[in-house]
Amino acid sequence: MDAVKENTRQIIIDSSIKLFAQFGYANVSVRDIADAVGIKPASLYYHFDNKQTLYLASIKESFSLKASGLSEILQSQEPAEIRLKNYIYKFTALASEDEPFCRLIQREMLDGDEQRMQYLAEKVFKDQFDALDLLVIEINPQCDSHMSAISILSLVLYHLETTPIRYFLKGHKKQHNQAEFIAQHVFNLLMNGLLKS
Amino acid sequence: MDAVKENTRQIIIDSSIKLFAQFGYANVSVRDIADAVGIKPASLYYHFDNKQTLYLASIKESFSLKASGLSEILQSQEPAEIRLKNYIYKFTALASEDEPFCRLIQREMLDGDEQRMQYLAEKVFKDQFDALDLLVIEINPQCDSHMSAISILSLVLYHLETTPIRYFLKGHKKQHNQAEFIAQHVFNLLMNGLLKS
DNA sequence: CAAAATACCTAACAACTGTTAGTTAGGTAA
DNA sequence: TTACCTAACTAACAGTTGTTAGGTATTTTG
Repeated sequence: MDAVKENTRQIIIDSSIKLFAQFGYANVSVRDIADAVGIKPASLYYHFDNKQTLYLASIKESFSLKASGLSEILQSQEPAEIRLKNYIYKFTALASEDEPFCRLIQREMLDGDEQRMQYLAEKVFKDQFDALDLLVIEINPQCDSHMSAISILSLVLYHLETTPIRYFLKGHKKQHNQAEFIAQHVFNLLMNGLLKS
Repeated sequence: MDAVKENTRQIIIDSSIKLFAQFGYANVSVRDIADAVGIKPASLYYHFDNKQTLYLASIKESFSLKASGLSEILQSQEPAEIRLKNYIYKFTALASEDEPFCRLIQREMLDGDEQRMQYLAEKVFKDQFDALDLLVIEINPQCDSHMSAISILSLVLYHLETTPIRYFLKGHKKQHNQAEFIAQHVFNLLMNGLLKS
């Protein structure tokens, strides 16, 4: 039955996403994935040509699921600053909910070759980045929108990525790990800089 | 002679830093390192107990070299905002010059266990982070200094880390990869937010 | 019902992994 | 000369890796 085929294939991909995100490509063996799925290693090769192909299918799957609700926010009829605020809150929430996705992106940044970077940029980030770029221009036509857009993303993502180490750094509080708190801080910083709070 | 011993050991560590930073722990074999050094794999075990130990020695070495000139800047007699500006420019320059260092930190963020996070936080980042925290408080006593300090670091590091992908994103220019340009953007954002430029 | 396709299996392969045992050449101290 | 230390070596180990060939139930199709 097709449902069964699709089902197993999907379970393999879902398991792979989690494993690759957690441990990285080289640290996950074909046997690990097979164990997680509950089949034998050789059976994976019925569904995928090889490990590399399975990995690429996994990141494509993981990345294609994103970028859903965010475009609406960026293109709504609200004033620019409200749209930015909504975007930051929503993006922070989405990113904090999907740790495997964030980790996969980090890993791709480190280990992805030029071709994969291009894929990521054009197929995953393009629409969102372009819309964010336009929004930044709307807020301040004078600024370097490319740099500003990167800055916005960096603020959100880095606070999330540094969660495990911030715990050991001065002044850490529990609330610093909450998505809403991070979003609030980032939006305030973008609006006022460091000087007001 | 001691000089010879220290020399080989140092060459091993230097080679390891580059390889581990570039490819990651699991993707670098003991034979790769030996080849890079110009000795046989077994000879590595005269200088280090095992691969893990060599890796730890490499990151300690790489991390201990930093944090030199930065403390002076943070503790100088200049006004707070000037100190922040100087710090951002210097930090951006240092980070952009030492790519292996940046990559090792990224990898540790992803794969380091709690113990290594603690080591990183307390032995590598502590002094700098605390000083930066104090500087932020000086600039604005009202703000959440922990979050703000992370934000400052995130802005600098993320612009550097995203270099390979920003190339494919809208509005990219060559100058966006230059340390001084990044520092200027970050400092301006921190002072004025997005609104002024 | 027979044939074919599906989705799994067992068993094994060659290559590579970290690591160890044992050896050797050269320098140093008694 | 003898004994020891240093810093490298050769050769091999046991385990893991990605992958393949060939077999086997179950389901679908002609």
